[in-house]
Parts: sequence; C-alpha cells; structure tokens
Amino acid sequence: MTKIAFRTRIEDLRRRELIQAAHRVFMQHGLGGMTTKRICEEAGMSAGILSYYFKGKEDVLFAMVRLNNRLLMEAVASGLAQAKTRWGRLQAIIAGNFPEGLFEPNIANAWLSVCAASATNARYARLQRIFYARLQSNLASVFRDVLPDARFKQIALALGTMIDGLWLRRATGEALSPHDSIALVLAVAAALLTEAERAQLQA
Amino acid sequence: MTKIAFRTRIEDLRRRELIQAAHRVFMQHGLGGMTTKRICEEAGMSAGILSYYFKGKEDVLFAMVRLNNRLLMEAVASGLAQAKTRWGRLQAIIAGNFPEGLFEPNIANAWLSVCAASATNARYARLQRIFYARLQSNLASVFRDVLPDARFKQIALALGTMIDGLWLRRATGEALSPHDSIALVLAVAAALLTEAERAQLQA
DNA sequence: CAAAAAACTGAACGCACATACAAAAATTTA
DNA sequence: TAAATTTTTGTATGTGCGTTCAGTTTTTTG
Repeated sequence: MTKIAFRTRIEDLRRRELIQAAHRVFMQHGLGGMTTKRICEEAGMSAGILSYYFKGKEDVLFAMVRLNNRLLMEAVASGLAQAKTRWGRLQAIIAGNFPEGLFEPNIANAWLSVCAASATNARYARLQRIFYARLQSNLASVFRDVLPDARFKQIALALGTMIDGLWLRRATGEALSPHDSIALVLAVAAALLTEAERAQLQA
Repeated sequence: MTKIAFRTRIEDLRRRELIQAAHRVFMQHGLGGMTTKRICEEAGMSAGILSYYFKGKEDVLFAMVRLNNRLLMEAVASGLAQAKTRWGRLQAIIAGNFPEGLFEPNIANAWLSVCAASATNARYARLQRIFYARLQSNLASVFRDVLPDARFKQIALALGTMIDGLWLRRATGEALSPHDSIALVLAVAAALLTEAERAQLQA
C-alpha cells in the first residue's frame, strides 16, 4: 500500500510536469510547434517518456487544455461566491473572465488555437461546449426571474460575444488591460438595461 | 507579345485555380490538414505543380487569405457607397461584416485559424492589421465630428469586438444567422448612444 | 544485500510531408 | 513540319515527426 501510494504520487507528479512543460512549449511555439521532443526537453526528460505516462501527444494536449479551462472557471466561481446582489454577481462573472495575469496575448492565442481546432477535434469541441454552458448558466443565475427569457438571451449573447471578442483581440497583441476590458463589458451591460431593470438587479 | 499575353493568362488562371483549390481543402481539412498533395489533387493537377507557380506552400496560403480578406472588405465598401445618413453608414458597415453566404462555420473557422497563426506569422499579422485598420477607419467615418474622441473609441471597440466574437462563435457552429447577428450589433450600438446622438447620426 | 519491480533512456522505425528535378507532353514559333 | 519553348508530370530526396522498445538505471521489496 505504501508502494501504491508512492507510485501514484510519482505518476501524478510526472504527468503534471509534462502538462506544464507542454503549456510552456505551447505558449512559445504555438499549437503547430508543439512537438513531443520539445515537450520532453522542456520537462527535462528524454524523448520516450511521454508515451510512458500518456497514451500519446494528443492526450497531453487535451489534459493541458482541460487544466486551463478549469483554472478560468474556478476564477469565476470564487468571485461569484462572494457577490451579494445580482449586479454584483454580474460584475464577478465579467471580472472572472479577465483574470489578472491570465488575460495575456500568448494565453489568448492558445485559447484561440483550441477554438479553431475544435472544428476537427471532438474532444476539444466538448470542452468548449462545457465552458460556454457554464458561462451561460452563470449569466442565467443573474437574470433569472428578473428579465423575460428572450431579453435575457439577447443580453447574455451580447456580453458573451464581447468577452470572446476581447480575448480574440488580445491574442493579436492589442493593448487591452483586464481593467479596461471589464469596464467596457460592464458599460455595455448597463447600457442594455433600463433604469428599472438595473435597480432590480442591485436589490 | 502574343506569347507574353497568353502566358500571363495561363499563369493567372493556374494560380487562381490553385488558390481556390487551397481554399476548398482549407474548408474541409483545416489549416493543419492542408497538404500540397491535397491542394494539387483538388485542383486536378499533379503534385509538383505547386512549386512551379508558387514559391512554396506558404505562398499559396497567403494568397488565399488575402483574397478572402479582399472579398469581405469589398462587401463593406459596396454597402457603404450607397448609404446616405451616418446611421445608414453604420448599418452598412455592420451588415457588410456578416455577408450572406460567407458568415458560415467553416469560413469562420478558417478566419480563426489565421488569427491564431498571426502570432507566429508576420505576413498574416500584417494582413490582420490592415483589416482592422480598415474597420476602424470605416467606423470613424460614421462618428467623426459627432462624438468626442474617447467616446468614439469606446463605441468602436465595443462594436468591433462584438463582431469578432460573433464570428468566433459561428466558428464553433453556433446557429447565428447573418440577420440576427446584424440586429444584435445594431441593438447594442443604439443602446450605447443617447437619443440626441442618435438623432444627430440620422440627420 | 540480492531480487524484483518501477522509472527512465535514447536509438531506431515508419510515416507524412514539402520540395526538387529530370523527363515527358503540350504548345508556340519560324 | 521541325525546332524551341512552355507547361505538366511523377518520382526521388531529405526532413521532421510520433511512437516503439530493448536495454539501463533507480527504487522498492523481502
């Protein structure tokens, strides 16, 4: 049992190291430049190690994307937990989608590559769907019982696409701070609501 | 001279055929699945022909992207020419960014791939910059002399990122019609302006 | 401290690819 | 039509990749 425990620890450690190495290589060389050799080198191991801990290169990529998605979703969740009013929840959702230190050109580009690859990769597509469903569900929790369904959907789509668009532009290196991005989306959110609706959300 | 004329015609024809073939392969197999062999097959020619008419594979790709960009920009330009009021120009710009028959998942995905590749490909990045500069300049022609500079920039950014975001979502297969997309962006544009400002734009 | 198991190495293999190129076919020229 | 030129072909070449695996080192077991 000691043996099992230790073996598991080492396995998890190596997997994590490889995933993080893959992430660094991804950031520096893009999706196309991610070779097994580079990943193993970056992790300080030899070329064959990847097949020992993963089924193949595709497996490492998927694990990497899943990890990143989890980090982003957790950032939103932690902010949401503290919010008191519906408007506060909206602020938390928006702010959580532009985390300090994560809203950077290389990370945005990585996300973009995965979006593009989703068209031909079912596993990526599934991750993407989960991610969007979570965002939609979070937004729904803000507007449910306050706005009619059609109106809620329009606003959610407008805010969601703006968030995506801001990430896309960040990927091209445009100088958008998390602060400015959050302010912009919030300003649009405010503009889309009537005064009465806004008051209701702040109650 | 007859010789030169004919030679040029054949050359241009072959280049166009190859570019269109490349475009079809791109749509079907993605950026990663675009091989010279597939392109030449699709064009009904043999494997070596690509090197004869282009410097290499990269050259065909670039020509393809440039052609697509030109088509989109022309769609906007033709709409702009007919508009009378400033608000009409805004409508034309937005509508021109969601052309019927072009706002499709596979085309959106193609554009996304190029955006992602821009990070490591200087030529793509340059095309992207030109494209955005044109959009910005078009928008500026709507708001110049009507809105203060800071306000114009905020609105242009909001609308631009929404357009990008809608294309991105279209790439993931989301069922967004050109009509709904245009309506959404216009609704946001209207919401962002005061009544007085709107009246000014419609004059 | 052996014996056994786990962790790791790095060379080797097969495959897919972009490109080069000599030869062939088609077309133009004189 | 014969020579010259352009156009096209299909194979050959070299490169880089992911994966495999026999063997080596390290760690655990008894």
